[in-house]
Amino acid sequence: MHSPELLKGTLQTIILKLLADHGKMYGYEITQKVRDLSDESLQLTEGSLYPTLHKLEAQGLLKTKKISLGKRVRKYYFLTSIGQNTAIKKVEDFEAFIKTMFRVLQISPQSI
Amino acid sequence: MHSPELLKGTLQTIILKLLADHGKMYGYEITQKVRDLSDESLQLTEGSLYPTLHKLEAQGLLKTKKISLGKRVRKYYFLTSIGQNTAIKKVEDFEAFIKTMFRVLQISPQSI
DNA sequence: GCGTATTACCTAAGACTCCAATGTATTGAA
DNA sequence: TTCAATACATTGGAGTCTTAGGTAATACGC
Repeated sequence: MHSPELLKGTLQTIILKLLADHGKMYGYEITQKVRDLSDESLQLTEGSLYPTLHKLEAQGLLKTKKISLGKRVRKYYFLTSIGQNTAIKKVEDFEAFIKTMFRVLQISPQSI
Repeated sequence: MHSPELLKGTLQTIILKLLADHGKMYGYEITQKVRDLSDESLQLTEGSLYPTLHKLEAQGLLKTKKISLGKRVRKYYFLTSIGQNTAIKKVEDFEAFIKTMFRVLQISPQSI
């Protein structure tokens, strides 16, 4: 587990990129995907996931669609076209930020 | 300028690493160093710097020494031995976090 | 000698983001 | 049938940073 405070600020980027890569996903699926891709070192809890999803929806970056599976209703989230552009932009911002941080912290990019 | 929210969680790491690399520094000097190293894309404001410095001091990671320059008193901050270990550890944590994020965001390390 | 920019210290109030805890309900496996 | 996993979500609060403000010395151009 990483120091959790580093995750701050990257949540929206992670969610948008996952949706960009995988099309529509439901909340629980997103938490599991992050868990798997990060080898369990990133823990995306529901308490932070759902408020963020709702916020992104309010901003028009994603939409939802409810699918019935027997009695259970599953809620899928997927990007709008604005959301797709934003996903790309956020990832680029993140990369630029990393480059800057490497310079400030004197980390050689080869080391990662 | 990067989206400021990415900076969250990295402040302590930046300060500790700068002090580890440059020995003793005073507050204003730290803000300028960050500004220079980041080509002005990271803005470390005093409102976040000083509270963080004081917090690190309270945790025993750094100590201070006042130097008189005429009428002006300059306050230098420098790492304790615990602080030096912590600086190394924080940078390692950051590197590990980046590796994880690259996997989650499907970013190739070569791209940076 | 005067005004302004820069150097240099710092605090306080609040915004914002995230996390822990909690709640509900369905499904599947033992 | 009971427990773990799946699946949705909210709420209260902790923590972190930003905005804005405050003080004062020094350097520089005019």
